[in-house]
Amino acid sequence: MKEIDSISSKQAQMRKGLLGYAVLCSIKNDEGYAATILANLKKADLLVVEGTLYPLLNRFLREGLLQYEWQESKSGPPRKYYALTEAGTATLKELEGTWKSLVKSMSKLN
Amino acid sequence: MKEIDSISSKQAQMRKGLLGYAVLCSIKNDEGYAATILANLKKADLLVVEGTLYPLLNRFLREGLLQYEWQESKSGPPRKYYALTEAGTATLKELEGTWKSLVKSMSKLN
DNA sequence: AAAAGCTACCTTTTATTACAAGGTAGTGGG
DNA sequence: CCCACTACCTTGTAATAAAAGGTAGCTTTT
Repeated sequence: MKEIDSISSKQAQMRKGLLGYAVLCSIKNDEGYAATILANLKKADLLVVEGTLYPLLNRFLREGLLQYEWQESKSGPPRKYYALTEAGTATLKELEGTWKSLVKSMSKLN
Repeated sequence: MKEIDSISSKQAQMRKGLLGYAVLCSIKNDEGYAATILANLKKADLLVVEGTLYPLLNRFLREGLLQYEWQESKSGPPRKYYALTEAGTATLKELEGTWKSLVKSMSKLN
């Protein structure tokens, strides 16, 4: 009952933060702004609300995983369009591995 | 952006509470006491520590999902051996479904 | 039979997460 | 020019997990 190896600690992070993984996935496949991301997650039956998404996006920006640029809209205020940075792409790749291994872990329990 | 259907809300519960699902799985397949459960989770590469497990077990007891009986040990204090109640078995079955659907959701995101 | 040490149980404190709710501001239509 | 809508963001609250610390029974050792 002592050392915490890095794999397990990443899985711990994955347990929480599943949503973050989902958000990064969505942005990878479909760059867009907040409403787009919410729609993608909803399509996948993952319910997320604005109050959850915005803090998450801003955290990822601070961490350098995402970048954005303003784009004008034909029907309303301008939008922040998000894209993965290089670091974001790398992190996402890691998270994919972690997710797979978490699924595997759960299947070991039957 | 209004109603939260019960499926999505269960998935929200699943995101958190993944650990709870794992613990119930472990008990289903191998009734035992705290150390047994920790060992099973570790075997599946899910790291959990005592300070996380005990509150969880006690919550499940309060919720009527688990029951326990004291058993003497040859080498130390008596142990609480846990088993699923009927309600626990039913809940676990539900959680299995929710887990599968969560995995499916994640796969939809690619 | 007293001390030391282990095993087992449990609680308290702290950080993080997700959500609900509320708030600001730019844009276009009437 | 005002209203409604869209889009962004913040604040406050509840739950979760982890770290750390604490109590007590049982065995072994002396």
